[in-house]
Amino acid sequence: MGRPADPARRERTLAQATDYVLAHGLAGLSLRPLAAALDTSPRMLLYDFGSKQELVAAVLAEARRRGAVRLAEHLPPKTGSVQERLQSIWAWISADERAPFVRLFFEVHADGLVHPETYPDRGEAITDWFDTLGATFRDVSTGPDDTVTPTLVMAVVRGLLFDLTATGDRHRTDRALDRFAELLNR
Amino acid sequence: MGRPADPARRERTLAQATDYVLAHGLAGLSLRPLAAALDTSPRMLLYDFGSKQELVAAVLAEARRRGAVRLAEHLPPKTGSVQERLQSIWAWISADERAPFVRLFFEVHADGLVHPETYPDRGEAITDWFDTLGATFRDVSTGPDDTVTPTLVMAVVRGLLFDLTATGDRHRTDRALDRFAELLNR
DNA sequence: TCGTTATTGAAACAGTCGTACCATATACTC
DNA sequence: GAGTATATGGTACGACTGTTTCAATAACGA
Repeated sequence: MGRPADPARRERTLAQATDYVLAHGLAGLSLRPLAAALDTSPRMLLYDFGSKQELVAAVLAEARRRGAVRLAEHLPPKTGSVQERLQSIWAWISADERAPFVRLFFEVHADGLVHPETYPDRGEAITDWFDTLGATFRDVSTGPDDTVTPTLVMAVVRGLLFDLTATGDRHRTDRALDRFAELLNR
Repeated sequence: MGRPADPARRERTLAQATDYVLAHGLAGLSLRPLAAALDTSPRMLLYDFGSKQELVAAVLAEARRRGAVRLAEHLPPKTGSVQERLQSIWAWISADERAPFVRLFFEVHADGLVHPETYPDRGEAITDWFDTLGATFRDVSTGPDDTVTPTLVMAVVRGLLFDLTATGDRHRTDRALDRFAELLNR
């Protein structure tokens, strides 16, 4: 008895908050501007999430969930040469539409380096992708549980993403990926 | 006439402030704790640097200067195979002693993604290294002004650094670099 | 000693931050 | 209607932020 709880509100707020963080970044996040943009109040944010830290944790989990879904949706092209698959992944992840996600990705990593205690899973977001990518590049792996190849592939992708986001030089980074694809194939 | 200026004080403070930022990170930097650790006052920091933003800019310039010097000191091994040179660079940059510098590196990059206006040079710190590294890997380059090879090499190094700092898995990242060295040599 | 310039301390200002407190409103069962 | 649990608004607290203001001190040349 009493007024029924409305769990949908928290979910709706979480979705909007994730949009906001993807758009504005994590570093300067503040409850009052966030609440204003979401047409709610700091009071309600704390009511639903308990504290800012828990809100941020929920937002990051949601962002990672979204990223995983989008990646899974896109990955399918298992046919084709190694180059084609690599270029396909690069084209997708480096597209402008993914920029907010990539930005948050780097921001979280940097924050984790300064405050490791906040992220008890020690880079789970990194190794997460290995299962998916390991399957995609199985034919250039040395074995079914080869972790080195996906590590290298992801390093190239992240390293070039780093370069691209810092310099904006798409031509040079695209060509560097092509070069890597060549090397992998021989 | 009048009391003579003491430019050495600013330099001394800058050096100490750089140490402090390398140790504590850039994100949560605050004048009062910084001043306390440096045995000075916020008043003097602003007196010497004008504003916090200018102080940070000076610290970042100093940090980059230090990094460039250390890199130049280390690079010499131009002899030896491509693998040896690559592994030498990786061993040096991924060593624990470089961790504070690497951390600041990632932190600045992330901050630059959120506040591009603060960094008008659009990733000059990135392309900086190309001249040096381009010379080091000239024999695997396609030409004297080949930018693709150094781009790829640095991408692998940064990408693996990202992985290593996030997961702490040195064995896997070391082996991934070896694999890349193999690929590069064939 | 006096004038001048550099340096420094203490305090305050105006703002933002996360959060807690208190009241009130809303929606339901009985 | 009463009773009850959820959902809000408003407000204020205490701690922080970068920066400014005002006054005092220190080191020099004359």
